[in-house]
Amino acid sequence: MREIGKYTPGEIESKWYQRWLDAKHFHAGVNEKEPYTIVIPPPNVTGVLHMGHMLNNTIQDVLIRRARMLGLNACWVPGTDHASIATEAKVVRRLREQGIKKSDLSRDEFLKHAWDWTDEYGGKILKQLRRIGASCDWDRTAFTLDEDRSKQVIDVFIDLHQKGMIYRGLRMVNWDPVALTAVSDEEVIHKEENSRMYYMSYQIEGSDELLQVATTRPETIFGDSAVCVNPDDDRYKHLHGKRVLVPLVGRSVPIITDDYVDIEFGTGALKVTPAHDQNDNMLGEKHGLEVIDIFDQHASLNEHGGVFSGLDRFEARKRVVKALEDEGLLIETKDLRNKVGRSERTDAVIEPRLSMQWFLKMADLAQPAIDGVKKKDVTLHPPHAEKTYLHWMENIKDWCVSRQLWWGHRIPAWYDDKGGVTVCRTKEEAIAALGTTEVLQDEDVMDTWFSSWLWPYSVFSGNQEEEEYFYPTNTLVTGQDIIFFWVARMVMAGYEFKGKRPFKDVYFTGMVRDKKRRKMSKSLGNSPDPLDLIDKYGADGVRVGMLMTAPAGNDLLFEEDLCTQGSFFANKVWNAYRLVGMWEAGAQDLSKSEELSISWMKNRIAESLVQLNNSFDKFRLSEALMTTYKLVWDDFCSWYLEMLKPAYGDKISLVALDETKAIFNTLLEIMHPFMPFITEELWQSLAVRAQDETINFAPWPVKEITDSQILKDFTLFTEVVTGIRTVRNENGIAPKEVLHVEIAHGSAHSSVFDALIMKLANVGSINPVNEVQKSAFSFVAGGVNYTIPADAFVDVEEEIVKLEQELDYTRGFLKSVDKKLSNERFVAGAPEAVVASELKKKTDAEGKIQIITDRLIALKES
RNA sequence: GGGUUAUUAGCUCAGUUGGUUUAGAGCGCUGCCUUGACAGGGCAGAGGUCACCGGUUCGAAUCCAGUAUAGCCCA
Repeated sequence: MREIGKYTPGEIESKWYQRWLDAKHFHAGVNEKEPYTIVIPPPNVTGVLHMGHMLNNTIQDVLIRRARMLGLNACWVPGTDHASIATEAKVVRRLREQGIKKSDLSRDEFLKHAWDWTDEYGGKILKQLRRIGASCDWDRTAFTLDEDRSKQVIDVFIDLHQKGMIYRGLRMVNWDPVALTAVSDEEVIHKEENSRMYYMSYQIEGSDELLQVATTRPETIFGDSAVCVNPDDDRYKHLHGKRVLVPLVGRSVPIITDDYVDIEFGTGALKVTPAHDQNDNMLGEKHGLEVIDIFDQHASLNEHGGVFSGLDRFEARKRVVKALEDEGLLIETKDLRNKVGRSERTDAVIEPRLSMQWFLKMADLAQPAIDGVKKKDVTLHPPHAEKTYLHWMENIKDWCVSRQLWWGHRIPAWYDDKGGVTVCRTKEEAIAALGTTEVLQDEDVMDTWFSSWLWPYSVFSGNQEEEEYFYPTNTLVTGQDIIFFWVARMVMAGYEFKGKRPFKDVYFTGMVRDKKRRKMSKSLGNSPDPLDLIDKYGADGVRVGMLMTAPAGNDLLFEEDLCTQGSFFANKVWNAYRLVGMWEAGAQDLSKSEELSISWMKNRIAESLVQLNNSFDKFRLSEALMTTYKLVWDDFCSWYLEMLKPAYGDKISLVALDETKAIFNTLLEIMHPFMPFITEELWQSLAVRAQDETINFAPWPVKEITDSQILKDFTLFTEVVTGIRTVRNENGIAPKEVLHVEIAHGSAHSSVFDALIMKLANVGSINPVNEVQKSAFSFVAGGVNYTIPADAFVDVEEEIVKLEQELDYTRGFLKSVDKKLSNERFVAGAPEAVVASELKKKTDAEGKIQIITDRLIALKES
């Protein structure tokens, strides 16, 4: 056993991670062992590590490390995502800082800049992951936009197109006028905001009558092609079939009727702008209305805006309202809270816009993915995530897969000058297919998720042997927020392209929030930098801190104190090692107490392992960690080591020392998935290891409970020790003061643990006596009355009060037990074991009452 | 508006398909402990009518219905 100094996490962490890398411990190739595979949720290639990554990747590492110890061929595939919108936005911003506009660059020039950026900053986040101890197979690092992945993405697009599942269509999309691209429904964040409802007058054509129409978007009047009322609305029945003139524009549009309109909302008359609102578009199609697109790609008014053309939509709103006021057409304005959709990436207000896009039909893809989850071919944890998943899947809409960006996989569609279009891999094929001499490729790229949905198998680069071995993967660990974006789509892709699920289990993590339940984010400034935390508390400490409070699927309220607790735990383990290291072995035989302690500890470990394995199997990681924490801190450090600790100057028996080292060894292995660094350091120090030996591959401990009686007896023993300590504490008797314990002759007390009780509670003797002393403290444990004579300290009156309180409690308890037992239907209806346990409670309580009563009588006599 | 999940000690959460002492843990809190593993520690203790109201049952924190509050997802 090597001597160690103070605990300095930073040193041991960098040392061991480098050695693990050099020895390629984390690389997994195809072999005869059973594989256990996890693919990382690829972070944005230009991103930096945040608390969400910290949580997510710690969990993956715990799972993969335990799998490795279980003897599985553990493979954790790392990689990054090209994140079209986010990355392109960053590149555009950087170019702008250098005075370069994207519009001045050719596509190729722009992509050159983007790749430069990626090469420069890309993968930084993967380096950061090493700091937390992530045991990824770095040789397999993949990127969604690299050559291997790109080929597969293009193949899939073409394949789906050939199957008739990809089509091009004019659809109302969520237009981001800052990023200049359509975004998916999932990328729009709807939030309540303060806005206004404007009440305007529309004149009935051929009459002086005015119709009031309310809207939140007066600037869209240029696109009005009808006013709609509810057919049952009595106020407007006389207007059915008439027409109105749009204010400022003077255009005549029909009044239509549809029960879509809510009579109660606004004035009950709705202006219909089919080009700029999802619902209006639906009405427009139903009633055959004209579609007037009044905005350009920046959401500024185009030529339909008349004198306002060229104005941004919000500026236009102000000017239109002013103009309406000037003409006396604005009746009133009311404040209102309504939901506004904003782009997740740019925060711009989303403008519904008709646009030519590529879509993927989802209905057929969804069915196998629905069945797979229902059959538990794919199991979601926690289980309630299933409902969310199924609800979305069963109401799935077609997926708009094109994005008006350059950074990404360019859509393999080609156009000739006569409106012909073909989907194929190369320009040559396109020319041949279209029978022309010149074609142009589609300018758009695919949605990033269109590459990440292939991730569970695309990471194997089409290598058949590897794919067959590692796919389907075992566990996916990801945030609940991307259940639709990513998880559901991977399940669909897995069944569609591989005919197999992509993974067996999905472990959803919650969101990392601060104490006030706010999501941790850069903009709020409430998120600590995980690397700073690691510098401060050590990676093991931060890992423990994170997982301590992270039940599956629930949000995690993070505070730095948790890392403190984690690092204290590491420090505790470290010092336990130092203690054992200081012990000197003597030539004496194993003592009875040593033997008892060792036997109990081994059985206790076996008992904990049952719980622990169960928690792991159910993905209850914080529960598993807590079991480990208590086993090590409470059972091992607080009980076992204190029981075995030789008195000052004494020696421990050699056998006991060796057994203790073996126990320590086992505990380190149990802790290893949670705390990889400190356990490797201590494990290596504990014994002489072979050159290439590592705790990374130590077999996960398998221990049998050999003596379950000792576990019960031990509980009783702790009750006696605690009882004596409580007497000290409650009565101000110093720990140094030696106490003596008396028990009645013939009581149920077992003397097996006497020596240990004497050691841990500083007791001089435990004697059976014929008559216990009156001037004494007492407590009941295991049906035995323990008395502690202490003339100098005992206040008889106080003792009587305490005993009477306890008597009251016990009588109350007995009463509730008796109530059950006297109920015939309980005795007849409840399982035998339950009745038996109630009967035992009754006997125990009666025994205790007897003891206390006797004691009270004795005290009162004195 | 629709869906979904919650509500248990000061805080964060367990409570495994209704029964294991009239509810547990970690942190925090209170008191005591100054010498060699660790004060980053030790010992002990206090704290909850399990949101509310009904119902089912021999028995409910646990099952059912309703109410209130909160969160998340979707429109």
